[in-house]
Amino acid sequence: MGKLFSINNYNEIKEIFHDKGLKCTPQRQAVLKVLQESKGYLSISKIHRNVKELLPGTGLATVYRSLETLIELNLVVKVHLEDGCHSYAVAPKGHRHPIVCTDCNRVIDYTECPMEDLSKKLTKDTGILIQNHFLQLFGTCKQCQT
Amino acid sequence: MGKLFSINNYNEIKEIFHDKGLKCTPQRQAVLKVLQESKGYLSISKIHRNVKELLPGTGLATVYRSLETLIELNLVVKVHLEDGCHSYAVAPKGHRHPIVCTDCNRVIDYTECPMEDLSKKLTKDTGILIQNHFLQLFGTCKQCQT
DNA sequence: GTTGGTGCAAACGCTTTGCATCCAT
DNA sequence: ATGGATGCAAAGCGTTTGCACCAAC
Repeated sequence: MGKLFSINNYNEIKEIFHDKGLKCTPQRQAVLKVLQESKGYLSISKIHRNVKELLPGTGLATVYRSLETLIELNLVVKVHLEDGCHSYAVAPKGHRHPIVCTDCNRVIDYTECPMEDLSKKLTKDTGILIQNHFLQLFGTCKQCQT
Repeated sequence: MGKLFSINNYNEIKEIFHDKGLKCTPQRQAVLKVLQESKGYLSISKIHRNVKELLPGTGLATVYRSLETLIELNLVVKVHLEDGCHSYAVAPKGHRHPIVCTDCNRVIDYTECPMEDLSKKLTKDTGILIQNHFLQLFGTCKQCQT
């Protein structure tokens, strides 16, 4: 099947798949497209619902498997929300931190990482070699601050 | 049943329960004691295993319900680990951030919060009113840096 | 004695897996 | 043509719930 969806950088994406010996299937394209068109992070069920609009027969298991693949290819990121549920979004360029609006559930990415400075300070203070961090911010976005 | 376990601040804890009309049961005490004696965050199954050593008949459902209660009383905190699983620890005094050693799984609490300064800056930059944040650090502790 | 808590087992929801079929390569 | 990907349904797993009994108050 050909270029079903007008996903961003179609040829580039196709190559990312092929470089790893993976197939660029319509289902994977659809999952990626749904995330590309979303303003924020989406839950599995929302992704599945939206994917089915593009590709009616798509099964839930395929959505799970596609997301796993897309994460492996660094095209998609997964976040842990406060209640322990997961959501997904297209991987941002570079290192960013999502700010989740607790009212409308939109996500704004914050590009400045306070950890860059902090990591060094922390290693000096505690002796712990900081390898990774998970920072998630929750707040109320402009529109929701009626 | 009386003071079964030598949990820290037994009378204080008992009062916290009673103030909310909750009972200070041996099971709840056991869950709290297990967490108090742990150096780091524990998974549900580890907590259950340890609790059963103190109180053999304890059911898994009770561990879940006890943790829920203890969180509600701010005696215990829940963290989301990288793989989406949950772990629990006694609530630290004040505002702290846990640093999880990816080798030995111990947790060191970091008392300085970089968010205090950042929140203001962020609100000014983006207009988003930061209400809450979740920061978790991963690294290698001194002992594991062989 | 009353009321909330417990233990057990069943139910639940999200996620993963097995397998036959399909299709991107 | 061939091996990876899909769809379906079943299994798996962590968590929650219903209910009869129990124990803290």
